[in-house]
Amino acid sequence: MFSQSEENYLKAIYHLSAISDKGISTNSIAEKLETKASSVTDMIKKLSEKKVVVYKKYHGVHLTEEGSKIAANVIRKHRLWEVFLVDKLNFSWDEVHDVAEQLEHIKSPKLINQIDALLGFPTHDPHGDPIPDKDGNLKTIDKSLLSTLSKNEKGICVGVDDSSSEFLQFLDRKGITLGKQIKVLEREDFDDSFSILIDDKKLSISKKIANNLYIKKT
Amino acid sequence: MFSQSEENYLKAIYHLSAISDKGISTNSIAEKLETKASSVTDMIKKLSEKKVVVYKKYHGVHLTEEGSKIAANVIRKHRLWEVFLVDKLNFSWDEVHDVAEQLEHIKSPKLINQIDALLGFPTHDPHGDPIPDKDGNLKTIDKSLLSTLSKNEKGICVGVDDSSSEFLQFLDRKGITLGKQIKVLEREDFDDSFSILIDDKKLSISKKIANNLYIKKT
DNA sequence: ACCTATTTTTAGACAAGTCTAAAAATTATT
DNA sequence: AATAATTTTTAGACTTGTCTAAAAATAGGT
Repeated sequence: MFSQSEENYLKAIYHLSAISDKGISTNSIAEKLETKASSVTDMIKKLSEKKVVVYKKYHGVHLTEEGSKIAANVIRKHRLWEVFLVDKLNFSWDEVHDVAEQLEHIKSPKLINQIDALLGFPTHDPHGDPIPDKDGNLKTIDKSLLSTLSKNEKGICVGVDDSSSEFLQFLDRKGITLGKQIKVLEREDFDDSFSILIDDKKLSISKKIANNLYIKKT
Repeated sequence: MFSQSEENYLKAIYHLSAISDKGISTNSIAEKLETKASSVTDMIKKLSEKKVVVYKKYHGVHLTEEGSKIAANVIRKHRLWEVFLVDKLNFSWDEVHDVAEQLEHIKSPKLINQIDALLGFPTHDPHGDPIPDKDGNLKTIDKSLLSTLSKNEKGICVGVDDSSSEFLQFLDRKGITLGKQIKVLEREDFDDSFSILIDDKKLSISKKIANNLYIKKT
């Protein structure tokens, strides 16, 4: 059995692994969890003894098969709860994260499977992130950051990289939601901003926004 | 903000207060929470500093107004989650307790209010216990233990005192569920057992069962 | 290859919550 | 009212998870 703290570390390492795929550094974990590097070292030792991470001093960690499964399962729960909150309890996509952070640690296989069924076995959470299946597998879809699109390319908005409530509320105000069609009208080289077409309206998008919005090209 | 542990102590004191109404003893709390008296003393000191209990050494504790509200709110959450599990997720009444023990500590007023609404503002949980309202008030209904009924009295089964899964499953096997009509056919004086009529069938009920089943007389 | 800057680990401390064993207070018994 | 039994509290220790400050290892620049 793993404590909430241990689960949070596994989850952090799992997320970091998706980007870098080599040894995950102590500092990067500390930053992600807003804690101190020394605390990370301590926890890593414990997780290593429990065989859920492989640890070589000064060279970072990576998850074992088992660690990866546990992390994926926590993420599965987090994302299913997010869908539940939005679909069944009228939460908006910018309100769900903190509550899901709590709910993801509830231990009851039946509970999460029933939630899954109640929701109709969703494949993605309200931010467009894929939901791992019971075995921890997740199918990634082919998506690109808006910032990587060229002039005249178009696609459908399928996800966000940053899911802070500030960013999500910003998108709401601009009328940008998942599923919307977006076309790049112009890329401005001097500030990397974009001019896009959404709902037949022209919109100016800063570099920062373009770096946090995922598009599935069509 | 109160920790899970603090909430559990407040809940225990709240439940014990319903029976005894004078100072709640250290030992009774320890027994309810399956912990040691020394741990209880420590926690009581902390809760006392936080002004949620009144504590006089060697003379037990009682909840303050605020402590009582916090406890009632935890119980409210526990019971609403139980209803949710049974009504929406196909849990049976003997499966909900342990999961609700976890869910009751989730901190999100919006979450629990939306759950409340989704369930249609239920007044009782699956075991017949009343659900406190948002202000911590709970209306008790007039119910009697089956063991207090006399021959030929009848009523409706409205609750259980012991909600262990063993007892609940036993009731299931006997076909005794909330809402059923029960009539006392006979009281056997030598072993305090009962002969009752339920669903037009005669059933023999031991003293122990009769002491754990609540009936609303009709 | 050496020196410096950065990262990581160690060592020691602390808070929360728990425990055991012993001391103190209360309650019950005669 | 004195003594015995029970309850409660204290004292000290342990675990988990965290921190700060210092030491050790690694990585980078010339």
